Amino acid sequence: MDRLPDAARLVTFARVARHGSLTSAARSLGITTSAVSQQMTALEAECGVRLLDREPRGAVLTSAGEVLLQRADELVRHLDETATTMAQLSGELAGRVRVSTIASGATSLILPAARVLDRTAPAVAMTVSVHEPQASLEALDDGAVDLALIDVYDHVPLALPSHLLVEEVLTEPLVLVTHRDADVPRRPTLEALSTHDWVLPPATSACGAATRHACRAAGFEPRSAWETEDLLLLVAAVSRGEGVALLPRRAVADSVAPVEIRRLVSPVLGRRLLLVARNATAQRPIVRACLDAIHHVGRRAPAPATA
Amino acid sequence: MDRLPDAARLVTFARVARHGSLTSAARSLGITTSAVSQQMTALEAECGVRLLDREPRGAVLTSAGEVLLQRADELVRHLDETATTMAQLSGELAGRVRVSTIASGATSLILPAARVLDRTAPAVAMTVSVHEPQASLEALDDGAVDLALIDVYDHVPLALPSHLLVEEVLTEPLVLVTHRDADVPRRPTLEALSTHDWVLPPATSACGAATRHACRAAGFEPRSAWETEDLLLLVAAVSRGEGVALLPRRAVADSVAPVEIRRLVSPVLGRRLLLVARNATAQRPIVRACLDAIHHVGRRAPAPATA
DNA sequence: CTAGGGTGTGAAGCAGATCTTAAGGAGAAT
DNA sequence: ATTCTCCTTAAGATCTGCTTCACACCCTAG
Repeated sequence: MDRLPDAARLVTFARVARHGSLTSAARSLGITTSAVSQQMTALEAECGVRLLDREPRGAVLTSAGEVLLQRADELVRHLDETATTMAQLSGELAGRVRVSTIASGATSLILPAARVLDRTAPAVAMTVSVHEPQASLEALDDGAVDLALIDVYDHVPLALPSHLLVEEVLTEPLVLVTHRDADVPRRPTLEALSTHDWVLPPATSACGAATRHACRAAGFEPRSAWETEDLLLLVAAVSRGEGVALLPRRAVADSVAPVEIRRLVSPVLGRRLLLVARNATAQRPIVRACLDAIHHVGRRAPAPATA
Repeated sequence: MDRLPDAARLVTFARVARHGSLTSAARSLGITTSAVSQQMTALEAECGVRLLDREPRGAVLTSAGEVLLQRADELVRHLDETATTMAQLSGELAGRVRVSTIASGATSLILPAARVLDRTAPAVAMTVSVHEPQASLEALDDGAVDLALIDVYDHVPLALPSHLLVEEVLTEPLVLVTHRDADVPRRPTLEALSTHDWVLPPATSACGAATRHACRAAGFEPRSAWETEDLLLLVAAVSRGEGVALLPRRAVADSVAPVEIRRLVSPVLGRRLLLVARNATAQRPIVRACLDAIHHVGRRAPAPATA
């Protein structure tokens, strides 16, 4: 071992390990599988040991690979932090911040925050993409994104690894959304709705899971009349009297279809909107500026009125 | 900052910082000054700040440079350790270990150790270069060498930075070397030699410094008849009766010229032979094998007889 | 069983990054 | 002034590492 090992190869290796296949890692790096394969071959030659077992479903680490992965992960973290240090050196507030957000956060928080940013840091621009929380977190880990706005529903757990910095923007209640003339008490409990038809987000979505969990806790399985992940369609269905729904307050705000919105007396349910960044990058000046702008909007956002 | 920073440039930057000039760093890296200059320009562009002030005597860090240096040094250390991890993965005992040694250690320790190594790890080869301790330590820091055998004389301090691993091989006395028929007591003290002529290594050498220090402590300044760093010449001069000398036991062993060797009754002086390696590399299997071989020789080396 | 999806490898050629060469400037030492 | 050291810059050479393309393998589905 005459020279220092090639850092780029180690970074790629860490990516391969996390993605579980050369192909997937290559996609996330924006290069060809072949390039990744060649890098791994070179790395294995450098080590004198096989690091990956090529299996039909992908590549899994050998025990030697596990050992090296530890160091490779540290290296990635260190380089990421170094990039932050470098960004702090000039302190200049200019550049692009890539943020991934849930749809309902985009309208109520990100868009207004972009306007705030135009005032406070005009040279900072946001590149926004809309994803589900899980996908946002992966994009964060891939370095494809600097910031993620996600939501977490009560009783629907979501793993947040410790290398991520999490800041709560706001908490909002889940409200009952019904047809205008629906036969629903003024101050409803969930139990009172056990016989109604429901319009549900899919069980795989956090909101759908939260609704089902709450209903079961209240002693019934919600009778599904409609199931869709399209929020507009969902509210439209409720508006036509197809059933009732349990949704975060802010998510309904944008809808055009006329519906009735009521606060549940019991149980009290909510979701939290969280800003997430890698620890290593959160202190970059332009990232910090974005975080602050979003928090600013979150703090002064008037909770929409509820009947 | 879209991608991770370029590790190679950071490594070069650390080297420049330590050497104090692009030219010197370039030499130690085996590339042109121009290449280093271009790398530093690119790194500064990446940071958006000047990292080095170019001054006529070399390059000195700006305050931003100081900040980045910290991270760059960590990076170098990490990569060095990673190289060790990689070497341990295969565990194979094969390759070249570059060792830098003082001349007197080469014959009495390194050469025999090479023979031991032929038995215990035949695929491991040593590349030996002979340097003064200070130069050896710098070669170690530059990664030009994996192992250094140096000596440290009593009362002649030598700075050993904490990132270096130090292992003592042996301690040996400084002995009085005289002409065969010299008028010297059988069991001499240093004070008794204040009126003799001396054959001295240069004051800049550790041995010369040690001799002078000891004489002054005994209350006299040694009268210098000959001054040379050439050990063979030095012993020859003593052999011809030009004066007496104080030398490490092992250093005289090789000489052909006939001399008398006496142990000083007082003061008791000695030097220690130390093996030094970077912490990050000491655990590489082949480096460890060399260390062990040298220790092995050191332990069973019969101290040469003294009259 | 073949087709089609996924995986990963490897040779060939190309492109861009990085190095060398060469020329030049600026300050310090002689 | 001359010469030395240190650094920069432009231009061209070199080389590493990427893409392309062809192929091999395994699994699953028809």
